[in-house]
Amino acid sequence: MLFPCSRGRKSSREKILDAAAELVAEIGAGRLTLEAVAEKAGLSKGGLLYNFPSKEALLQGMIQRLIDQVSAEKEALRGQAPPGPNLEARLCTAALLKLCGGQMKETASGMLAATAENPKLLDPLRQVIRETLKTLKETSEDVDAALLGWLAVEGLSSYEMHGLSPFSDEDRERILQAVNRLLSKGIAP
Amino acid sequence: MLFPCSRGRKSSREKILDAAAELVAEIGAGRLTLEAVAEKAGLSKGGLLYNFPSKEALLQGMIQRLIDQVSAEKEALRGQAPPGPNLEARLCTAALLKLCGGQMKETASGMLAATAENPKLLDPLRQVIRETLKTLKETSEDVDAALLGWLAVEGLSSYEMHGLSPFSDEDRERILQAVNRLLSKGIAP
DNA sequence: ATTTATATACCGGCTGGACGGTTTAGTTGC
DNA sequence: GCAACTAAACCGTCCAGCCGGTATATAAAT
Repeated sequence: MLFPCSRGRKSSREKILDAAAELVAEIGAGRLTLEAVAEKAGLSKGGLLYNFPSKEALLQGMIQRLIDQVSAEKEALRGQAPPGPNLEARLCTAALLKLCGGQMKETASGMLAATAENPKLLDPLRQVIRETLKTLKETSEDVDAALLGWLAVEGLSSYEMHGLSPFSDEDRERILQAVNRLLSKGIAP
Repeated sequence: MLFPCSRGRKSSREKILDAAAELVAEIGAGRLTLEAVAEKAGLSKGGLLYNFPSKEALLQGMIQRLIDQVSAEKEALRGQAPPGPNLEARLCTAALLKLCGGQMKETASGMLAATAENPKLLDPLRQVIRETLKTLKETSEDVDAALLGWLAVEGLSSYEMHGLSPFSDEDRERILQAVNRLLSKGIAP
């Protein structure tokens, strides 16, 4: 994953990916055009195509960054996670929820853009999800709770991503704590 | 919600909505064109525009059908649901899971198509979701469990919808039972 | 030291094709 | 005779990808 430019401040690639993500949230995944992305990123269409040789490449870049962000967040949390059962599930949910905080729509907009353009672009994500399921099944003390917690956070993410979330900050806080309780102690009375 | 044609077998409207849903799953939400839908539905473009006077109208129809299907499923289950706590949550999850069974991708493809084209088209869905949350909060014996169960099923639906689900039929069965246990008894040891 | 060459990073105009939507004129079946 | 179409042409718009240029920097050759 090395790419040409990387010296000084924010690279053009980063600026482009940011711009694309914001645009998806603003105008809809299917309306994403190279020209609009270029303008928002502050360069020309030619410059954009220099960094990403095709629209597909741009979408792939968006997906890959999403994967990398979640993975990095998970590893960052691994060091400081409190001991207890269902560690992997707690890391997964905490990482996702952290990215949910206020910017999930942008973070996940690559998914929407890729779904709109060409569902095959989601293949790398498919792989990651399959591995996550495998890990959860193998390492969780309470697999049912781990699956439920994971899926609940995915459900929340999905709502945020589509701009469908009816939840207030209090609601989100409550859900976060319920998931933690589910994973560390079960949830019964 | 009455529309011109409705006599005999499957109406053109239904055929069109089916065709559109399948196309979204096949080629991506953003690639949906009127011509392709018309061809798949077995009529001409003119005929399609006779039934849905614009592409927006078609997408609205897809969203509305999704809402109606879930709602109908819920009411159908209400009569035969076993007594116990968190009734509304159990109805929601059961209805969604029933639609998940093998055809969620088609059922929910309207969401993807609308997201791609114009996020505002999801407004009716937003309304339904807000009401669902309100009902769950007001009527659930264990609100935390109700929210978690609901979100978990939404997470599962989201994976199915995007074709990202890593779950086997056994997995789904296990999740279904875990959700039921969560809603009727809590989940702790 | 000066010229030449090569690579990076980007500009911006152009084109060919596709798509949404309209219109018109005709057809089928109840 | 009207509803529910078919068939086909047509228009305006949009957009991805291409291509010829430009500016800067570093390196190599002379």
